[in-house]
Amino acid sequence: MNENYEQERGERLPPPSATGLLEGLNPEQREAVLHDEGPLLILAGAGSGKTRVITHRIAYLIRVRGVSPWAILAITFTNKAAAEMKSRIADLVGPVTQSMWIGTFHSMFVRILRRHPVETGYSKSFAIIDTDDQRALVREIMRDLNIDEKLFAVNAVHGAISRAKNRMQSPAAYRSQAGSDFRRRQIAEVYLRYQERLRANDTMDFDDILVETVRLFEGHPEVLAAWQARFRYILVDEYQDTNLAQYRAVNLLAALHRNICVVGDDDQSIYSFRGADIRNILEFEHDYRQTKVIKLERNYRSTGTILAAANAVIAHNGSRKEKNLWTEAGEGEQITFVRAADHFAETRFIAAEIDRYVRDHAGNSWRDVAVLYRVNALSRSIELGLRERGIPYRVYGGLRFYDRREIKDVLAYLRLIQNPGDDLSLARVINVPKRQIGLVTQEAVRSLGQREGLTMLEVCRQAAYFPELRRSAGKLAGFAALIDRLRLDLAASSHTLLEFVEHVLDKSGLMDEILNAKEKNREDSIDRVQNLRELVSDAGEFEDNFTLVGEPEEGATLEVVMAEDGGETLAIRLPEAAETAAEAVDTVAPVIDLATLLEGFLERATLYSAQDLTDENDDHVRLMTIHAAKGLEFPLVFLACVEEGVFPARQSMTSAESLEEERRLAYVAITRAMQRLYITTARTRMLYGYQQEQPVSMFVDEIPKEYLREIGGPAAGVGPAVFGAAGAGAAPRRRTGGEGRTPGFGVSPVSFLERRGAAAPGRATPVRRAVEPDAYRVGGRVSHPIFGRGVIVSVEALAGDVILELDFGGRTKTLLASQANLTLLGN
DNA sequence: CGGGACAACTTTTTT
DNA sequence: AGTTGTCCCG
Repeated sequence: MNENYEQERGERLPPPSATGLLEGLNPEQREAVLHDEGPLLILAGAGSGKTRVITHRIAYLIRVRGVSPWAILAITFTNKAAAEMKSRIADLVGPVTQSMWIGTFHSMFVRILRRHPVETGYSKSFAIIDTDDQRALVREIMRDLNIDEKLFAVNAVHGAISRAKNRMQSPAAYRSQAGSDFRRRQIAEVYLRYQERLRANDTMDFDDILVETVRLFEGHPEVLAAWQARFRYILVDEYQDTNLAQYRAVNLLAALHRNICVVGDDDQSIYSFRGADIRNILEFEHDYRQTKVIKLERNYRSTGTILAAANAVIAHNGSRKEKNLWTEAGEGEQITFVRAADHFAETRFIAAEIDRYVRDHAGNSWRDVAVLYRVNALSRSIELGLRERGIPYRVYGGLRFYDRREIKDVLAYLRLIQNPGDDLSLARVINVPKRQIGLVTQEAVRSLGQREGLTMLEVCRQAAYFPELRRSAGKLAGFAALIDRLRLDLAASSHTLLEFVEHVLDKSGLMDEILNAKEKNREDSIDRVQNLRELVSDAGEFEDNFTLVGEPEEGATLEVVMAEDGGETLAIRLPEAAETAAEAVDTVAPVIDLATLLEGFLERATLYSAQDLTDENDDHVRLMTIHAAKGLEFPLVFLACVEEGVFPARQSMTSAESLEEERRLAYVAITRAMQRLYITTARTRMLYGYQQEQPVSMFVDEIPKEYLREIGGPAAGVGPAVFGAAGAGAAPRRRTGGEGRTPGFGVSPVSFLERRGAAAPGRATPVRRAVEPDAYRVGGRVSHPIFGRGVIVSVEALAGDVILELDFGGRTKTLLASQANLTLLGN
């Protein structure tokens, strides 16, 4: 959506001409487009026209320099970004774009890996598991090893394994590095088995896709050489978010031609939790001598005020490349900072403002608006007000479509049908719907399989021959027969993909089970049926958009790429045996049958998130995390729940590095806004099941006052709450009246900031004091839950916080105002 | 073996 | 608060 706006502003370029590619570009942008050969680092600040530069550069390479699109590799982080880039390049150079490799690290590397089954040791149709399945597998292994899940959280173990992989550390290396550390030794054990299980199952997780690619390149020079030769120009977007494996793979690929162009912004590095290493971009110049560095600092997106605020916040970070965004746009409006009484008031306020923005101004639409927040869990509290007012909205992220249970069940069936060796999928569905095959039996099947070196499906088939399985033999054989039947149907290729998915839903009994759900689950089952229907039509859409791209060359070989409109999907049928690596790179026999379609469909289901599949043109307000908003822009942005502990997240406040990353996140958030930005907070919020007092985020304090206009009065505790006197209650549908309206676009009436009528009762929570230096005076009296009543001896403001020296009846304590649970006592 | 009641934990962010 | 996992009983 970000770039749509640019296009709508009429910047889509006129038809091909070399010079046309430079029109409307500023000098730095031109320089980047025209850069010839050799390493290029583009430091692209937020809203500096980055995508435009990349697309024009690629178009320039193709049209002016005559580079074959086939020799260009462009890597992005999300499928959506890839689709966007592809379509914009297509606008510039036409359909030849389709033979260009544009995609995410994961999808491009899968494509490569599938072509080298011999070298990787995986088959060409290895399965890919998502995060959920990874966790499930880790949990299972931990149970096998009798590791207490209370001592070792599954998430933490999984995280440690994932990070080890991203550091390119093998299980053995991890173990030897663990030394005598019990915890790490245990993790090493899980890691080892985890990897074995994946291998045995011909399955990769997200991390393996990257790691195995590096291993393929490093272990097979001839393979690497072939790909190096092919990709004369490599372009990596969001380079600041690459991790070690991605870094290595890219640099290996680029080593021959050294035409590597990386684009990024160290201030927007927000993925260190998944191994991204900001040093990759900071040290690019070091890695490549004679790197051409171009800084894009002119911002075309936001008002001067918004930019100034963003610059001020990010300036608090230490390690960064100095840059300063500027704009020729006017100052624009002040940023509105809102201190609402509680999350209800907050969401109502947001809803009212959105309502006014759209309904009172012709030409504004819902889709101009985004509400951003730190964590997905907050989306629900924000939805409230929007729903109340009937504002159309959509929550992005969160539970992805493909993560829904019923969807995963169907996909597991499809995976198992496609690959009978997929024990993980088998385990998921063997008793779904209920077939009276319990955990004991399942476990027996699994261990027999391991002992005999058979797939679990094979064990089921042969159940009658295993005395241990006698009791359930019939059921197991029945299940095997079902799968085998479906496999034959797949091989017969007599269905369309859509029909086949329906067929599986029917024969597996999944649909029946849901339809027969008990009365009380009625609503739920309607939802689930709808989801399944959606999956079926998704399959239909997938095959409809599936087109054969590229022309067969003389001599029989041809690359078959199934390009799906917008995004890109790869279902590639390989020649039976490619003789040489180079041949595997270049030659692919075109065979499109049902199995191939299914393979592509399944891969997309894992590699594509819900966001990639949503319709950009729908007219609704967008609710999403800041992470999800990266790369997007909106005329009107609400940054919600900007409270200490939420944003910055409490977990991030322990180290300087993670706090800096949070600040970069704040920077990303602020710079999404084009014309108007609201920062909203609630004084109290329900978190972890408790009503908590919420201090204002430190990031708000880092924005110079002159850019802010505050609604909601000073923080609670300093005086009587400014709002909340008039008993407005829940006043749902009241339209924002004229009061308080300023010309243009004013502040909404106070009523939306009121605490809901009856919310007050209940015991008064001790006030966790915000960073409000003025509230503390020497001699002032406070109460502390442990130390009791005390007197302030000294006050020292420091870095947005306040250090207090307190005298509790003779005992002197030094406390941080933001940390200590102090209540100010009046007089 | 399946279902229901109860307990515990959650909170970073995603390919 | 809400969900997810565990335990116990039929």
